[in-house]
Amino acid sequence: MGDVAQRAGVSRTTVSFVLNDRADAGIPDETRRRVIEAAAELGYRPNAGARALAARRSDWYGIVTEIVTAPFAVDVIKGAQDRALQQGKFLLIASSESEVATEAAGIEKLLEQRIEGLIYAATWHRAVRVPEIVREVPAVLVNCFDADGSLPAIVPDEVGGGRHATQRLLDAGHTRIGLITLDPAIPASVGRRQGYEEALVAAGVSVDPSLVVAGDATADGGYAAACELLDRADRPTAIFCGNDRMAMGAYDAIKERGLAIPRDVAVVGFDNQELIAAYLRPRLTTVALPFQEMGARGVEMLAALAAGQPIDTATVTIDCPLIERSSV
Amino acid sequence: MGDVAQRAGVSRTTVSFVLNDRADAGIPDETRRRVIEAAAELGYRPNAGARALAARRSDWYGIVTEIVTAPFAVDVIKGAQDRALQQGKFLLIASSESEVATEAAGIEKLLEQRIEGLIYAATWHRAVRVPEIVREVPAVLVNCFDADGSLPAIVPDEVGGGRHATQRLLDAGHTRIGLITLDPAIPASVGRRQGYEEALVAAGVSVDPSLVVAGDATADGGYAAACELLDRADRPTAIFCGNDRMAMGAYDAIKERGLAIPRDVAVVGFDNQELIAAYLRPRLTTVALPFQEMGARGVEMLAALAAGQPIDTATVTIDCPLIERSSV
DNA sequence: GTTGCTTACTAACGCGAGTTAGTACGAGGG
DNA sequence: CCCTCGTACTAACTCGCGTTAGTAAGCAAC
Repeated sequence: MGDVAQRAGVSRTTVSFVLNDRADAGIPDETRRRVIEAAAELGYRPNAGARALAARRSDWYGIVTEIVTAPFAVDVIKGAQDRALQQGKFLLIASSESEVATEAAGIEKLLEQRIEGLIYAATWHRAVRVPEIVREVPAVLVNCFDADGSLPAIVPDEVGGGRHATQRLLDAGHTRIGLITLDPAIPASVGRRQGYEEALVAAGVSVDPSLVVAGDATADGGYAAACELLDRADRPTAIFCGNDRMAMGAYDAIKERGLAIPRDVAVVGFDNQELIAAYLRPRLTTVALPFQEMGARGVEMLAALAAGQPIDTATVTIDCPLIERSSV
Repeated sequence: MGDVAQRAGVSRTTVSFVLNDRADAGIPDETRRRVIEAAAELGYRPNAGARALAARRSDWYGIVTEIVTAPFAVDVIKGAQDRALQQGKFLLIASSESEVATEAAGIEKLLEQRIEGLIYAATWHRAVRVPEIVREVPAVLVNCFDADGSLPAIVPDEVGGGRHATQRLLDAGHTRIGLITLDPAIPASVGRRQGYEEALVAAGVSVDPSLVVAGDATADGGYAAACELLDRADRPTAIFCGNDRMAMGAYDAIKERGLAIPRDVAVVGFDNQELIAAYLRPRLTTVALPFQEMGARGVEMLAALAAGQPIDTATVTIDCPLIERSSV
C-alpha cells in the first residue's frame, strides 16, 4: 500500500480512502485516478487479514454442517455463500463430521477467525442441541431448531410440501392416494402427513388411515410399503412417498406387478434428490427442499442480527415447491 | 493477550512464548502453568488474523471447485479439510459456480486472504485451462490436469478401476462381458475401457468389440445401451457400465426382460455414487472414485510445495477400489 | 491584510499478535 | 570481590491496514 502511495505521489491514507471509496474525504477525480492506476500497475492486492484487524470487522460469516453425509448440505452452503458474496462477505465452512476435530473444535476455529455470525445447519430437519459455544456469536439455525426456541431458526415448510404433493395428485383426478411415511417421530414425517390430510380434507376427500403405511426411509423400505399398498384389493391409484429413496423402491414394486407409471399408479416423492429423481424412469415428480433459499435467508438473518436489529426468534418456514416431472 | 499477561503477572511476550510452545525460550513450568491458567480463566481466544499478520503465515489453504453440480465434490473437500486440520491448517472454500462472481474473482478473494496454497478441483476427470491467477500461489490440480503439465496433478487411476471391475466379473466366471462406455473423448471413458481390455487379455479372454457399446452418461443412455446388448442372440452374462447412472438404466432393461441380477446378468458400475449404488435393488457393486484421498493428497503436495520442496510435476494417480455389493 | 472557510490532503495512532535484542538476577568460579 | 554465564524474562519493533485529528494552501469576505 505504501508502494502504491509513493507511485501515485500521495500518502498511504489517501490510497486507503480511494480504495475504500470513502466519499466524505473529498478526493478529486484526478487523484483518485492516479491511485487506482498505480494500484493496478503494481498488482496491489489488499491483505484481508490486516484489513480485518484494523477495521475491527472481518467480513466473514461461518457455517457449520455435515458436508458429506447428506448430499444436499452443499446446497445450503451455495445459497449462503452467494448471498454472503452479495453482501461483500466471505463464508468460512467448517465440517462438523471431521475425524480429527469435534464439532465444537471446528466452531472454536471459526471464532478464532473472528467471524461475525454463524449458521448452524443440519442435514435433515430436526431438533438439535447446539454446543454452548455457538451462543458466543450471532447465530442462526438452518434446517433445524433448538428445543427452547432461543435461537432464530429457518426450516422447510413440510406441511405445505405435503399439501402441494397431494394436491397435485388430486388435480390429476386421484382420490385413493396412498401415503408412505417416514419414521413418525421426525418433523418431516409429521408435517408431510399433516399436509396430506389437509389437502384431502380441503378437497372433500375422506382420509382413509389404512392407506397410510410407514416404512424405513430407504429404497427397500419404500418397496415393502408399496407392496403392501399395491396388493390390496382396492389398491390406491397414486402413492405419495415420504422421500425420493422410498419412491425408488416403490417404482420397483409397481413395475414388478406389470403396472405402468403414471398410467396405472402415479407417484410423488419428496426431497428432490437430483441423482434419483431426475434419473428414475419415468422421471419422478417430487417436492423440493429449499436448501439454497434457506442458506440465503440464513445469511440475511445473520446480517440483521450482526447489525443489532431486533429479531423475533420465531421460526421462519420456507416453502417447499413441487417439481413436476413425469410420474403423475 | 495483555489481560492474560497481567493476570499471570508476566509480560505479553511470555504469554506468546507459552501459547506458541516455544521450547527455546526457557520458560519454567510454574510460569507456564500460570499463563495457561490465566488464559483459560479469561476465556482467551487468539485472533487468527492478527497472528497471521505478525507471523507472515496464514495457515490457510484454499480450494476452488464446483460444490453443487457434482455431489461428490464435497468428498474432495472433506479429504482435504481433514488432512489440512491435521497439519494445523484451515481450508477456505470458494465455489467456482457462483452467479455473483466469476471463478477468477473467487480465487482473487482467496489470495486476499493470503492463502499459502491452492487446490483447483474439477468435478469430473478432465483437462482444464486454469486461470492465470492460479499460478501466483503454490497450486495443485485435483481430478484434472492441464494440457502442458506445468502444474502438479492428482487424478484417479481409471485404467486400474476398469481392470478391477472386469477382474471381479472374470473371477465370478463370466467371459462374455459387455461394456457400456461413456463419451469416448473423455479420460474416464478411455481409461476404463483400457482397463477392461487389459483384464480380459490378461485372463486369456479375447476382446469382442461388438460387446462394447457407447451411450449417454445417463440412466436413459444406460437403458438403451443395455437393451442393445441384451437383445443379441448371444447376450453377455455380465455388463460393466461406464458409471452408476447408466447402471441404473441397465437394471431397468434387465428387469424388464424378466432376468434377475446377478443370477442371469451381473452388473458392475463405476463412481460409487452412494445415493444410487447403495439403494438400487440389488445393491450395486461398483468402483469408487477416491475423492477423499485425492483431496488429502492434494493438501500433502501443497504442504511440500509451500515448504519449497522440489516436486516433479508428474501426475499422481490414485487407485480406484472395487466396492463389493450384491450385483455380481 | 487578517479572519474564516473549503479543499485536499498527511502524520500518527491503534488493531492483536510474533519476534528480536537486550537486561536484571542469581549461582558458580577464580 | 569481581567476572562470567546461564536463566527468565521484558521493551520495543513489526506486520498491513483503517481512522482520527490536524494542517497547509487557496480563496472570499470584511
